[in-house]
Amino acid sequence: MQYNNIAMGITKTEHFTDEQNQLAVLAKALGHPARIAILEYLLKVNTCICGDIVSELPLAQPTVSQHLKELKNAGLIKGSIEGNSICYCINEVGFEKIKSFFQEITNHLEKKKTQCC
Amino acid sequence: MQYNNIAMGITKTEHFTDEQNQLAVLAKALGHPARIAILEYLLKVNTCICGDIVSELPLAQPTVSQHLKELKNAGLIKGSIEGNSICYCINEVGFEKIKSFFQEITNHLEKKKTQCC
DNA sequence: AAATCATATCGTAATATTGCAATATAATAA
DNA sequence: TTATTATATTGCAATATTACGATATGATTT
Repeated sequence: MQYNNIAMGITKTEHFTDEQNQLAVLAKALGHPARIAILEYLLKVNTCICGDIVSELPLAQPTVSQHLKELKNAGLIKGSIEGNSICYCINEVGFEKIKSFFQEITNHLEKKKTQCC
Repeated sequence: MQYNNIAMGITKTEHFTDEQNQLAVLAKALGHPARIAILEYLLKVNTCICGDIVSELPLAQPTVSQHLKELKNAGLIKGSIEGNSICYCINEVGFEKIKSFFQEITNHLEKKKTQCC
């Protein structure tokens, strides 16, 4: 079978709205247990350095570093240089976006209590 | 380089809690613009069949079918047979789980207003 | 029964993600 | 200056995801 004119495996982001794509990026960043664990840890300790997370999680340092990068790119955490280490913490901006999406859904669902399937 | 004893590319779910894994599954299901679009459409029309979504989205029928399957597996939508078509709608159970996760985060963040980075 | 309609599944190609060893970088300490 | 410490980047292997044509399945209609 040939798919010469179709880029397989690539998400067709251009067909969706910016908001849909943004939400998907945020959700995708949350779509890994290690990243959920990192966020939960950050919520608990408020602030920490990468090394703390490496000792907390059963993953190698490069792997943790990569997950941190993805969370940062998605806008879910922030990092600032502090001496020779980097201080990470939750970025409230990203969470506000997701939260408002779920708020809308919840509002919608509460309005129509009509059972469907 | 050799990684004979390491399953590369595979998420190490066994090292995380059930709750962390469950949340990740839900978030991952939301991590694609097409699936966001499907959910938004379902919220708008309350109930619809697969064919409606195929005409709505710029994706082929098997692709939509696959996305619907993932949303269903994650517990975000429900489907019930209705004649020779299938009626899909939002599954509130899944959304409740995600919503409570974000509620917890929001509560946490509001308590400690200490600036970190 | 045969045709039609709606959806799912299979097979496959292409890209993305996950994970870690090795290495690079950059700041601090000796 | 030379360790040492902390994090990021590179490179690569393995698995996962995305997308769709072809086809199967299963109900409805003719």
